[in-house]
Amino acid sequence: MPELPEVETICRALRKTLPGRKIDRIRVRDPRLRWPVDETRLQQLVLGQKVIDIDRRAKYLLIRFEQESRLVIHLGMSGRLLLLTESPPFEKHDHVIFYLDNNTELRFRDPRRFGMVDAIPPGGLETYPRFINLGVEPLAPETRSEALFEKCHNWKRPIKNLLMDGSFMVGVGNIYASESLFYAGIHPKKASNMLSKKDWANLFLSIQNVLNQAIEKGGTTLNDFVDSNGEVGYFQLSLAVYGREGQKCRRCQSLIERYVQVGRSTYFCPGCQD
DNA sequence: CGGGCGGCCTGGAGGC
DNA sequence: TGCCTCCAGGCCGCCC
Repeated sequence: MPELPEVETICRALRKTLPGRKIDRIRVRDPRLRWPVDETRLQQLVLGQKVIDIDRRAKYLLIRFEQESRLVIHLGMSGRLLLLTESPPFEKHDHVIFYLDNNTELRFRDPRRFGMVDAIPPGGLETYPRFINLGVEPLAPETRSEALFEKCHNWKRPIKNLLMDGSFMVGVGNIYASESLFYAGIHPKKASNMLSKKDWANLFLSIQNVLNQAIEKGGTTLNDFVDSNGEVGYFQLSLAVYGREGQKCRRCQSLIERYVQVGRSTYFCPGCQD
């Protein structure tokens, strides 16, 4: 379940490997992802291109090429990227393969096919449909908690809904939403307009801390986040509330509770959050 | 028209 | 053991 920290860690791992490499061949074994893979578009915009750099926007990986076209990859919830020096037999869910000019390959594997692979033409980044409505980046230095407070101080939406709304803020999925709210001592159902400027400062700091700690952990858990099979994967984090229903809160010993909010499991500590 | 929610997809877990 | 149901998740798009 890659959230922002996993994607950021994968981005950093790819940044060490891919720049300078040229895409020699692209093979689409199964185009049926979240959106059908447009192979023609991939071949036109990516084939033969040399990688310059890797960026991240929300949970999208952006591989930028010399001619300013870009490869966009979203891992969905089960997507993985494999950097392979050999070419082991394909597995069932190896959907798209990028062969590089140094006899290595980048494989996109995604059992649940919630991910996506696409290409953006030069100059097309600002108008790319998936990016138009994206909210602020929680880890960008220009993002200020005061601005978040101003934007939603008269909204009645529950704060967890807001945190998970990608048009408000990107990268905070179900797990980190619960975790951040725990550390900020705020109940997931609390209406946004009930959060003071100080609450927002506290919450924003909690979000950043949770994300940054996960990124730090990602950098150390696996060797450069690429394991011996060449797999760029995910890591386990130490979770305070998520998945801990019925267990004791490590801070106040209350029992962690779970309920469904907007169709998603939500965990909180009744002693620490109100 | 903002926002809640269904559906996409598959594997793994749990029940019988 | 095998089958069936449920759940997980990000995100689009439907619809209230």
